[in-house]
Order: sequence, then structure tokens, then C-alpha cells
Amino acid sequence: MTIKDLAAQTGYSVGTISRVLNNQPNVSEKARKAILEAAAACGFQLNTNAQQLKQQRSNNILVLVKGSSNQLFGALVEAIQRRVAGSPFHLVVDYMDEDHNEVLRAVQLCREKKPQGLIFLGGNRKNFLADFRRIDVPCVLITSDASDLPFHNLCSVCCDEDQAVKQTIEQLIRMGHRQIGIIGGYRERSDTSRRRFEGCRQAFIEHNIPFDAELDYASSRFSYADSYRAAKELASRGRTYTAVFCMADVMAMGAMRALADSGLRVPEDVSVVGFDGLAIGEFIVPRLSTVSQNVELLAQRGIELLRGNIEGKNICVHEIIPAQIQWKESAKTI
Amino acid sequence: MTIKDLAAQTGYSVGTISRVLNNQPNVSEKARKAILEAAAACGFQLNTNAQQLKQQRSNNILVLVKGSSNQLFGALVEAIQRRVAGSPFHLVVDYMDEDHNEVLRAVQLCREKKPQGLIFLGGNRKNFLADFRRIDVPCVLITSDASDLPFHNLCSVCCDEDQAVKQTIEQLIRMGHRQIGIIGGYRERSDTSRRRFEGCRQAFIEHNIPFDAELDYASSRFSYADSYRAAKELASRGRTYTAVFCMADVMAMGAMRALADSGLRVPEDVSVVGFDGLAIGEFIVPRLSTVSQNVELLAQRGIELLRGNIEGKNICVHEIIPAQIQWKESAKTI
DNA sequence: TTGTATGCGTTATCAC
DNA sequence: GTGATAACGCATACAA
Repeated sequence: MTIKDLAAQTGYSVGTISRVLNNQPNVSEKARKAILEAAAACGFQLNTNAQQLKQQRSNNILVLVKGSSNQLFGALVEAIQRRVAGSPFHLVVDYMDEDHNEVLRAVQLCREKKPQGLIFLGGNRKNFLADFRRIDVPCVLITSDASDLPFHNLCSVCCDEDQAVKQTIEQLIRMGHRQIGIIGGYRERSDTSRRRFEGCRQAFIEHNIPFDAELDYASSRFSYADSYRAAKELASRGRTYTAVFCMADVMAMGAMRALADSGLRVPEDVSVVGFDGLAIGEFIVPRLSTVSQNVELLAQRGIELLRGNIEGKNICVHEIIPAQIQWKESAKTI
Repeated sequence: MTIKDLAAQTGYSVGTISRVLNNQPNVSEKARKAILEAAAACGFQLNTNAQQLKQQRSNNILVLVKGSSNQLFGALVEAIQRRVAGSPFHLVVDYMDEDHNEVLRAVQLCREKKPQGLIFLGGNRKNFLADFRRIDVPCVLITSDASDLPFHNLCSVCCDEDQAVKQTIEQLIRMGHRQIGIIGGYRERSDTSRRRFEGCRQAFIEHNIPFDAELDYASSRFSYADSYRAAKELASRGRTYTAVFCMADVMAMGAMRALADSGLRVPEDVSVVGFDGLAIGEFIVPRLSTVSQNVELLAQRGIELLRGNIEGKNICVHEIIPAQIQWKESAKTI
């Protein structure tokens, strides 16, 4: 079934058929009605390949997910999917390991899929500086800030990470904690981790709490299992902590398990705070205290900015969606 | 950059270029080498739209995910993605609510994306019987059995659900449990739930344990939050249980939280067993006893069967991948 | 307002 | 082995 068949069937020419199917003007109401009816009758659907070949573009939006065991990104993909459903766009989701180069991958996929726009879930400054200039479609980076990156086609939406972390640590300090261990990402390759680390460091400095990254910081991938290992490692260094701040909820859960295996109770012996606000945090025992990111809003604004730019608004915006600290059972005053 | 440019550049014709790029015979080694080099030099990539327009097909494999808060499917999508990466196929993942009609959605997407094959994650017999005949590409249904469905283009890969559940319940009985509550899906619309329910029922019958589905079974969606509600509902009916079997790990975690909120300890007061074997189960406290599905193998065999059929093997296979019961801390002998 | 014709980048069928 | 050339289904400039 092609527009040719439809033309034969209705008596109109392919030109008119095409115009009707693309909601273009200069078609009589009569023709429009007849053609629309015939199309509906046989469930006609334009051939996307022909359409896109002709128009030299696809209707794809590419989503590059960096770190497939990071549940936050899972939640974001879902929220994005919900918002794109019903639009003319299609989502092509590509997952990669958290230490692969997302920009090079994007360059490759752009050639292959010719997407109208890109969404990066997670991204590394260094990679962007090195190769992002090779990408010319509108992009949005979600969960990292790109405001100081010199690219006109790259928006960003993220939360006020360092501030949120700083406030969280300060609150822990006010709650009486002085020995605070940190579990976070590999700072040498994760901007997000570096930024959150900065929040920690500032809080410690301003409150005159000694903090030695070599001893009090353990690096982990964004997964349960690796954070379990990191927590064990932290413990093995000989210091004891009354609180552990983790840079992701998945890390917090791995750490909580490690603490339990060491015979420590949360929060009686150690308070634990995570970051992200995953749904699961509300259901574990004890409920997880966490710096909650507004996933829905991150997704919504991300898509809005991207679609705006695809439609030629040509704006380069960098938004901050405040995170909200939620104190739950896993942290207590001492 | 098109094959025309490449032709001009190398001095060969588009025909030869095309043959080389498609690994076809009847090309001199010299030509092959020269063309491959030129292509590599400028990072040439065939235009997928033109290719697919000509060949009248895409290289897409469509994945229809039924129930977006079902973490098992998340794990499966990831495993499938890993296996498809590097193959000539691309994955188009479509998430829908767990009570939408996956077959109608598939029919629609088939028209739109002309995929080479379909993977259903979760599926309902009734929907397949009603509309699956409208789909003519190879399909595989993962996590449900389709062996008694009269379709030549539908394979299936799933675990021995009813047997696994029956054995689990029997083991609970051997562990001394007589009052066992069940939290599972809505049986009127979930085949999987019906099948797992059957496993429960048989175990109860064979061991002469009274079981009243009206009282001892609570229906829930495959999500933490709804299972929390279901567990509360189960408790509100006045019966007490020494064990609760949940038809999904996400349900088990919702239920565990509800139990904790009612002042009950797991496993001291109530044993809890889940189904799926999600990674998180290893990290919660107490570790979750679960009927573990082999996600990697489900994904692997699913893809293998699908690709086999896409390549014309024309086989209609229904495989059972045994589930493995893993007894962990959340269940105890009484 | 409608019809006709051209070309998008590729594959495949012919000749050579 | 290689080179022309005709489709594939659509959008669009232009003619009517």
C-alpha cells in the first residue's frame, strides 16, 4: 500500500495525497475528506524510510545512557518515553557502560541514524570538549551541567548537586556527625562525582571537620555490587564512621548491605544517606534518606528544550532543577 | 557523502562500491581494498533509509515491554541490548502500561517501523488469540509460554513457572509454614499470575493445606507501591500468616515494607519469598529468598530463536529455562 | 486547487 | 569484474 495506490483508489494524484497526509494547505475540503477516509479505511501509513530519505532526516531522538546499572537513568528513560509517546518522534535508546565515551558513541550513531536530536543521560566534560564539535544536531545533557561548555547546540538540565550535597553534609553535621565517610564515583572520570565531592569538601572545610579523601572517600561504580565492595574497603582502612554519605541510591543500598554484614545497624550504629530519590528507597528497611532529584521535571524540561531547538528556537539554555533532601529512617541524630 | 561520491573518488562505479560495502562476490581484491580504504578514510556509512527503502525492510527488532515498573523487564532489556550490540540489528524498545494491549500496539508499530522481528516481554494469551494473526514477522515471547498458541511465527522462552512455584510453596510447607499468604498479579488479566497461582494451588491441595483465594490471595500490579497496598489489604482481612509468597521481587519488597510498618519482622515473624531474582534482592536486609529466573539465558535464547527465524530457519520452538529457588535470609524454618 | 516530474541513496538486474 | 540503469515510496517545485 503506497500513496500511489491511494491515488488510484481515490482518483486524486499522489501530489494531492501527499499534501493531505502532511496537513498541507491548498487542498479542497472535499479532497481532504475523501483521501483521509480512504487512508483510514485501509490503515494506511506513510513509508518512513521513503519519507526520511526524501527529507534527509529521521524522526528519531537518540538517548545515550551512560551506565546501565544506574537505576536513576532507568527512571529517566521511562519518564522521557512517557513524554515522547504520542509525539511525532521516536526514541532510540542506547545503553553503554559508565566508562565508555558517550560522545564518540553519539558521533557514530548520528551518522547511522541521523537523529533530529540527542539526549545524554550522564556525560563527561572531557569527552564533550574533545569531540562534541563533530555533532551538529540539538542536544541536551541531563544530570550534568554544560553551562560552561562552549557549544551552541548543547542545553543542559541538572540539579544543584554541589549545593544539595553541601547542605546534606551540613545537616549531618548538625545532627551530631563528625566522622562521615563518603562513597562516590571515580572522580577522575565522573564530573558528577567531582561536583558532589566538592559539595562535601566545602561543608567539611566550613565546619572545620577533618576530611582526608585518601581515607574517607571510597570510589565505586554506580551499582549495588561495586558499592558493597567500596563500603567494605572504606571500613578496612581503619577509621570508623557515624555516617556514610553515598553519591547514589544504588550505592547507598550496596553500602547498607555491607554495613549489615559487618554487624552494624542502620541508623543505630551508622547513618546512611543516598542521592537520587529512587522509588525503591521508600520501601527498604530502614527507608533511605536521600537527596531526591525531580526525575519528572528533569525529563520534562529536557524534552521541552530539545524539541524547542529541533523546531528551530535556537536557544541554548542551562537549567537547574533543585534537588530536595528527604530525611527518612536511615539517618539519625546522635 | 554517498556511494556516488565514493565512486567518483575511487574511479569505480556505484555498483562496485555497493558490492564491496555489502561483502558480495565478483569484486577484484584490488577494487575491494581501494574502496574499503576510501570508505574508512572518510568514515563512510551507508544511508539506512535508502537501504531499507530499497530492500523493503528495516534492521529493527522491536521490543515490547509490558509493565514499565517491572524491574525484571528492565534487566531483560539490558541483557537483550548487550546481545544485539554489534549485530546488524537495532533495538527499538517500547514500554507500555501492564494492562495495555501489547498485540494491538505491536500491530501498529509493525506498520510504522517495519521491524524484522518482535520480542514481547510479557504478554497476554487473550490478546494474542484476538489479534496476533495480523502480525507476520518472526516473534518471540519471553517470560510466557506460547506453546499452545496456534501461531507458526511465535516462539517462546520462559521458565517452568508453575513447577517452580509449586516447589517453592512445598519447601515453605516443609519448613513448617501452614499459613501462607500470596501476593500476585491480577489473574484475570495476567497469564503469568494465573500460572503461578496454579502452582500455589496444587501445592496446597497436595499437602492438604486449606487455601482460600478470596482471603489468602491479594492482587497487585508489578510495582513496589501497589504491592505495599496489597500486603496491607491481605493483613486487613483478619488472617495471619507465617509466610508470604510474592509473584515478583518488586512485590516482595513492597510487602516487606508493609510488614515492617505493621511491626512485623522478616523472617522472625513472617517469611517472605519473591520471584525473579533481581540483583537488588541480594542487597536488601534481609536478603530476599526468591525464585530466580535466568535473565541472561532468557535473553540469549530469545535473541537466538528470533534471529534464527529472521534468517529463515522457520522453526517454531518453545523453550523452558528452569528457574532456580534461592533460599536466603528472608525465609526461615519455624 | 490539482497533476506531473524529479530526485533522495541505495540495491539489483542487466549488459558488457 | 565492472558499469549503466531502473526501481523503492515519498515530498516538492513547477506547470497547468
